[in-house]
Amino acid sequence: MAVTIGAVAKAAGVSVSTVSRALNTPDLVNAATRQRVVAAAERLGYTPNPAARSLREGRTESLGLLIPDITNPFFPPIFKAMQERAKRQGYTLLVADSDEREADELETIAAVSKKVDGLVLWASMLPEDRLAELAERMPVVLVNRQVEGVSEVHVSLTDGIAQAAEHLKAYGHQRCVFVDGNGNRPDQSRSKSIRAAFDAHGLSLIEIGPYEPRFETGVHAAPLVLAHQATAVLAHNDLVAMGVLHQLAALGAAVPNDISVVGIDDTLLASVSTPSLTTIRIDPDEVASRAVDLLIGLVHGRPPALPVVQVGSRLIPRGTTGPARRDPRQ
Amino acid sequence: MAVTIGAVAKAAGVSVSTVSRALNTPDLVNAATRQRVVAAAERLGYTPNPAARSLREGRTESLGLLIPDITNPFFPPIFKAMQERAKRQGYTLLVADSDEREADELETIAAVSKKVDGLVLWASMLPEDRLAELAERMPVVLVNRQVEGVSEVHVSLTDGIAQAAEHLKAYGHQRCVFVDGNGNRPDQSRSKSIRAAFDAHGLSLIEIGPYEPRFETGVHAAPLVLAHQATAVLAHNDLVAMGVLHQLAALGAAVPNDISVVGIDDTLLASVSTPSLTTIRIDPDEVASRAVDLLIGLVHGRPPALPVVQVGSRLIPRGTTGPARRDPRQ
DNA sequence: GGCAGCATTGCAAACGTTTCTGATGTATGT
DNA sequence: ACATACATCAGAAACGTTTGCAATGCTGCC
Repeated sequence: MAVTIGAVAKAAGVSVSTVSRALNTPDLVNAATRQRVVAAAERLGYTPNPAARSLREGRTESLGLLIPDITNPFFPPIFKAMQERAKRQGYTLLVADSDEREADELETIAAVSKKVDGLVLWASMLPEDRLAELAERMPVVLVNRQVEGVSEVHVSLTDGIAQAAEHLKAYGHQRCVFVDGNGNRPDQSRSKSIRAAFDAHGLSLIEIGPYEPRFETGVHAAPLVLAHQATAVLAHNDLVAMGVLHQLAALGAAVPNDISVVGIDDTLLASVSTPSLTTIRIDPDEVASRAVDLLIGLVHGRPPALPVVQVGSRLIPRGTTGPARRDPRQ
Repeated sequence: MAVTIGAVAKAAGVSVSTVSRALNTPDLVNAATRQRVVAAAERLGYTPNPAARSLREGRTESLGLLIPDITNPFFPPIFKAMQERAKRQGYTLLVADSDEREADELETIAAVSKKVDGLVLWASMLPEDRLAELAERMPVVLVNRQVEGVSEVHVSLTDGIAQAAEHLKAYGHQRCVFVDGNGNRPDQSRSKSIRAAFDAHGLSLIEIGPYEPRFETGVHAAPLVLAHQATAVLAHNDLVAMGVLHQLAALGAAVPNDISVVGIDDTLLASVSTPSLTTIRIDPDEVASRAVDLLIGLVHGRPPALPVVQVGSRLIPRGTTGPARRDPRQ
């Protein structure tokens, strides 16, 4: 059916091995025959069968990306950047959505792992020992998850949060609420960083939650913010912040005049909201590049220079933050 | 390195062919040996090498999905639903983002086509003849693109648009603006359906554009809406609608009191905006299921019952539509 | 009791590719 | 001129799997 290397060989009047060499290691064949082969391949529209190549080579030229939920607008830019980066290095990216469920994650890894040369696991929910075990069998890069002996890209919110605290402090805010949307996930670093940064700036911080990172969580949090007489809210992410904005409007609280709101992630939501959302940006291109490069390094047997790669963050001040109200209404 | 079928055969004391049969066609082997084989496979953690299987079988058990831009919030739910549907039937889904560029689309198809058994091409920008040619070489399902002789899933906005016209008419609107964000893409059906529906309801319709389907397009359109003395806007999609909302607020026009706004797609944006956006919903699960089932049918050599499968739409009335203002300010 | 038929299993080919091992011819150095 | 080296290519093996074919042993029927 499809045009194989044998057909090209026959068309060019050489053996299959010569065709293979002409295409893969051109220096090893005579210039004239190489041209004949290339011309024949071109004319017949030959493209190598990746299954056969994989079988022989033991490599698939594909990378896997496992994410908790592609519906979270944080991930599409990540996927896009990773795909771009992978393509540039000759790899195809295979994404899989684990739907935030540990069982699905295991199943998906099983289905995908043999089809790729390595895996990027984003915020994996698997237990440590399983991850360690997996990482011994194949190249694995973790993002936002720490396991001894496994390579990792760590996105640090420290800088962005410090800037947010500075920003709110400068605007005269004193009482802030943090809406924790981390649910029951293992990683508690977000909450800790925020506590540290706000303490450092002498801002009083009220933590509520943990809840799930959903729009409704923000809706739920809005009246609590007013009840706590706070003038600023830092939400777990942009989606939660949108819920806060929505319900503050329903409650008649003006943003940013009465309450300032800060999100995290700088997703599409933040730039299209009204008013546009002040948020903490994590550069998707950077984390994607780091993760892909690290993984490809592992695939090629190059151990990482550092066990964990850090990626920073920064505040993007927009329309939902402003001077604190001197006389909170209630 | 990895555990092969040969290792299982040795462990179970049988030949490789028996192992293969015990796992794939259990009826053909003795119950006792089958159990030995299954036990051995389980114990060694055997999973078949998909490359070898593909090579032998000529099938990859994967499907490809090509979309213009995963960053468009319309697509993540589509992807998720397709992945789910494909998984249930034993297929892996390989997504690729063509970045709205025809050149990238070609390149991506070339990179992906040999790794999958069939392709879903969403709103392809390729010329007709290339698509027809591709569809002859492998199973192809088009979405929102029509080419003679190629299977297609067509999402029809007709119902949703009719409901929107009805909705606006009932609220007393008379002059409406449609913001065309179709750019230079071939498919003009959206614009035509809208013209037809609004004419049918006796609503005067002012079309502006075509522009690109971006937030900024909505920002650009907002003052035009006011200048045209319209009381309602139908935007090309939710993203454009968000731009309209944003800029109307900046211009001091209240939504929905002064102007009503309707989006299309019912993406996450619509449900989290303030006020929440009235929009036309296309059920992602339905179109995803239809496309995947159709494609798998083609892969298995089953020709489609109908050349084109229709998927409907409906209006989701929310907070951005209301009674028309009797005395437009300007 | 012999033979047909069936259940069960092993052997070997095949899928398309890469690469190792030689073979052939030509150029080079002495 | 002869041996050596090198450039160039063909042949064949190997990757892991499925499956057609053949071999074996057993059952059951006449």
